[in-house]
Amino acid sequence: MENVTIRMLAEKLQLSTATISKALNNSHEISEETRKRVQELAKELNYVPNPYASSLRKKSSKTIAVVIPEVADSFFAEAINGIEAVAKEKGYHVLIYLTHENSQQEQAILNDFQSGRVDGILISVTMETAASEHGLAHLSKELPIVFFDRVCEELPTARVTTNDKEAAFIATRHLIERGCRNIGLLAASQQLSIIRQRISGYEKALKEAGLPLSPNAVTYYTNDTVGNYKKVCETLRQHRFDGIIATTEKLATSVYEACETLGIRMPDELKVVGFSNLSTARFLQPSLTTVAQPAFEMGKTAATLLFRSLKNNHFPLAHQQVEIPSQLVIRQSTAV
Amino acid sequence: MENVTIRMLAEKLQLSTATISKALNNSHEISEETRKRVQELAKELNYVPNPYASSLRKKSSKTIAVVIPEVADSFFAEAINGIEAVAKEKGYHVLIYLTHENSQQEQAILNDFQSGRVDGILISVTMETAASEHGLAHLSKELPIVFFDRVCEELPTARVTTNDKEAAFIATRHLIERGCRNIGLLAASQQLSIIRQRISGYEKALKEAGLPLSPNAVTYYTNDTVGNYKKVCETLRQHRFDGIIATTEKLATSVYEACETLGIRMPDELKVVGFSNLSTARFLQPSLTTVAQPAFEMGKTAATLLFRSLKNNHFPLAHQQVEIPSQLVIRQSTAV
DNA sequence: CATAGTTACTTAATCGGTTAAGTAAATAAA
DNA sequence: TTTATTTACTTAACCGATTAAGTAACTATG
Repeated sequence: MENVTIRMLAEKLQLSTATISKALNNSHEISEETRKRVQELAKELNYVPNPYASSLRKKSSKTIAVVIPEVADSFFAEAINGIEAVAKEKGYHVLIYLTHENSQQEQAILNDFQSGRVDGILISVTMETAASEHGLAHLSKELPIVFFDRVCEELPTARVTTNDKEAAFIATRHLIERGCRNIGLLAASQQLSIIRQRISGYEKALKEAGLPLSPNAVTYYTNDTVGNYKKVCETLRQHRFDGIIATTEKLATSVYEACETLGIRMPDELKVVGFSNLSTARFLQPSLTTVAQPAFEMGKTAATLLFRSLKNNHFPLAHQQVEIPSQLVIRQSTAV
Repeated sequence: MENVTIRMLAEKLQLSTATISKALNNSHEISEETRKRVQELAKELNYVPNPYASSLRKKSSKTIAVVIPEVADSFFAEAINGIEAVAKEKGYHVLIYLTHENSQQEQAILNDFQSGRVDGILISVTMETAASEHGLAHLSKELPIVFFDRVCEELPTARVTTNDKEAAFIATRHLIERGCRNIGLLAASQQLSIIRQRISGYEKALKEAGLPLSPNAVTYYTNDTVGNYKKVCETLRQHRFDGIIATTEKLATSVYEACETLGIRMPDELKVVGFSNLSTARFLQPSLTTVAQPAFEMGKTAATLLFRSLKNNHFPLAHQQVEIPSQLVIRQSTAV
């Protein structure tokens, strides 16, 4: 069975393809009667317009790209959820690209977008991404781009983040209030601005409490899960921290694993706060005090900004810097 | 700056667009020298072919669709991971569609694929989906479709599942071995064949052990998280089970929540096995005995089958019924 | 009544590639 | 030497929609 095309409808109704197209798009040039006839036949034959034909002609694809490091992370999964909700509402399609924290892969993906494959981009960059080396700057002149969570601060375009600095500040202060005096921070990457923000909030809290900032209290991690785990073990063994801020979900999990291995008792010997959206945080042993990021909301907001810019070319994307607050959810991992 | 097109390359090199196209596609009709010149200029100008133009002409989009109920579920997130790995390798693009367990939304999404938007479909159907009412049967004649996990057994096309019946059998037997005599099963939906399989494995284990199959030991749930939680509470209160099989990740989590609320002690009063890919299962309180499904592998396998069929039209998709075994990971939630 | 405007269409160009068919020149075969 | 074949291109049609420009019939305006 051939696909139903506009031409087939035109032949059946003895009209031109132009008329069919206009009738389907509710053009005022077409009489009420003809429009009805066309739309009824279209429905009857289950006509679905060829998206590639219309994208080619209209130079718009009704498709956006979501570029993220991974999916198997509650934050990104929830963010996709939020993005998809808005996209569906606006009749847009969502292409997903995973960078696996590799900035070269990211680069290759972004390069493909030169082609006009997508109308806009939502991106959370890799841990390796340095804005300078990046084609992002160039691409952002051609296409609307909205950063969410892992942003490039250098680029003048929309950003949706959470209050990373303040959240880390509050989390650190919470640990201090719970008696911690030697607090370590597990940082995902030096490159990421959100991590730098979190570190800065952490440092501010230490300073305010008059606590020293010991030289190796902040440790950095990569994309290598096994390596990270080993490094967490090493860090915990060497430093004898009484408090830990884990800046990613995976690092928080690694702390549980490391404590099990090293026989460190949470929360008695070590209190932990994790930046995490794990739905199971409250059922962990001990339940995990989290900085719960508004992942769904962030995805939704980022998508909304993007669509606003797609609808209105003059929408000042570059001036959109939305910050949605996280919430510290206190549980047993920081109990006294 | 205008997008670089094949025509621009043609003008710069004083060649026809046909030559450019062939040179870029390494056609043997083009001399080595010309091909090099073309490819070098293309690289220099960062030419990226317009995917919509070539899709329109070639009637193939190098794009596949992944249709799933949700992303914020470890199983689906990992499955996407596996799918994406294969798609990236093959140079395909991945469109993600969420049905939110709503078969009408699913239907609408599938209907769109009549247009040739995608070359193939990977789908895990909603809890509501009944194969009969479904356009899937019709669509599967036009496009290669591979089911993964939540399959429609009625349709003659490829299916990738795990050994649901056997896994449930083993899980149930495990509970019996651990002393359970009154085991309940929390089922996601009557419609889903994988759930029917799991129920059947569960019943088989009961039968083999000579245990009665009490009438309301199997309870059914919907998409309503809050409603489900209430129903789990109700079920646990009424039946005084000593063992539970939770057939989805969310239901497993609900059991933890319900136990907390009702003051039921796991594993002493209630032993629990969950079908789940939660990375945190081992850190839960108590750690959760799981039927760990090979989510990544299933995604990868499903995608591989799809691409095989895309490459070779004669590949007998309908005869591909792959089963990848799950593993029972025994933890504290079923300890004696 | 002549002209302008509106209505409801059609014709044809276009988007940017791909590809069947055509061609001129060079090379090989008869 | 003539014909056939190969090489390396070009021309033009095509994919299926959208849309600028054109047109015939009818209506309104001065």
